[in-house]
Amino acid sequence: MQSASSQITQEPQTREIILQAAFDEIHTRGFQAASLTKILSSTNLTKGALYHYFPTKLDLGYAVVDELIAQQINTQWIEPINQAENPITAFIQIIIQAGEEVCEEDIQVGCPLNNLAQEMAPIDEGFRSRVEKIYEMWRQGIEKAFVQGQKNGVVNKDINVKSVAIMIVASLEGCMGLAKNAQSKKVLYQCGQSVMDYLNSLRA
Amino acid sequence: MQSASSQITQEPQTREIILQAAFDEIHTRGFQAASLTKILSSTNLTKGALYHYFPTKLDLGYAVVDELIAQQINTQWIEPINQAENPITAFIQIIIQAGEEVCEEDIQVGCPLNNLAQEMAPIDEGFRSRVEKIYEMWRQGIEKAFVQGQKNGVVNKDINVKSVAIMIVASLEGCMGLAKNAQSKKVLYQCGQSVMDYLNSLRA
DNA sequence: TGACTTACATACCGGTTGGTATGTATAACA
DNA sequence: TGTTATACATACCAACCGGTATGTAAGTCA
Repeated sequence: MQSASSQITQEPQTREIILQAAFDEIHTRGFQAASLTKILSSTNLTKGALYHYFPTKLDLGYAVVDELIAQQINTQWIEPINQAENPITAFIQIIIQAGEEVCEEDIQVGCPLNNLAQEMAPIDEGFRSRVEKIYEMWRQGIEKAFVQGQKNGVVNKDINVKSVAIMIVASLEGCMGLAKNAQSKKVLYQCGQSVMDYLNSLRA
Repeated sequence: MQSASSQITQEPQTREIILQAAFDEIHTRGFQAASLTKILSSTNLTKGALYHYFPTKLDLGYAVVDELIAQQINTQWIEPINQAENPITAFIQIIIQAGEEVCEEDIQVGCPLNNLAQEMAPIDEGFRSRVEKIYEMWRQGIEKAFVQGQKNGVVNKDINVKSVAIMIVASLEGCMGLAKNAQSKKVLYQCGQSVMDYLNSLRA
């Protein structure tokens, strides 16, 4: 029991500390510019620990996408609308809540998924396919919720659900991207308002 | 006359060759990962030539934004709608034409402006402000055209022109970003269709 | 014609990178 | 208790980076 609890609290922590530190560094600097030395210096660990858990820098980056970013998107953007009765109302609720919780630093570093997509898609197939898997999950989550919404009579039946799902993700990522470069909450809110207007236009 | 023509054809060419090669490398690899050695190896020039025209790598990157990217955005996206009678019709025309002209490689590398925005905004103010200047020019071009469209009675007078201008740019960049990671013309077209639907919803 | 500037080429430098080889303390196990 | 595996730390390496110092051929000009 004691050895089990010490294992649970000690063994996986090191790996997760490295993973989280890598996420932070990659989030602000990008994967290619992220320095393993800097990642480790933000922890109390060394390269021995890193290469014990991850064979290469690339594998560390892949783990960040598979384990951290995928879960983040799922928790914040997909689960809430799949459980809701009206996906449009739920989506708008998520956007409003995200707008309330966002801080200046969040705006500056932008969406970690979009960052990696734009940086790595043309130069590494491993990153691209992993990011694409998350985008597909996201779009399919929206499609599923909107089809159900059409059945429930709350979503316009004339819309092309596939195109609309892509458009919603695109406009969200586009908004965050513009706000990131503008470093402006105002830009984020103005754009978010138009996204919500667009969502409202899809009601039955 | 002869010396003037040789100056025109020879002197500025070297600088522009470097600039164009830098644009290509930065476009696919990103600024930070772009190697000066690789940029030069794609030309027949050396570091002596590069550092004769550009004091640092950063200045080379700034010149790419100021001289190449700004003009590109202006020519393709801003001028056509400012000259048009109906900005919505003109905008849709641009999107259709861009869709016809785009090749697989264009999709893979994405929009150079968005690429630099997402990569450099959090880590270099010089890039961020230069990119922001272009985005502001773009948004103001759309605003101006849409206000004129409202006066002409072809654009809905109830819309918030500022928010809509941001949303249009955001959804376009978002579309290209998604298509880039999906490496899919189909995704680009599906999303583009929703953008055009959105534009049509703004008519008077 | 001689002095000076421009427009590059060549060779090199210190610093940083991802990665590795080796060492070691601790825990698990036979 | 001795052996082995785990979980790291330390020290080091070749490769590559942006940048610079120096050299040189060609033009400009007095």
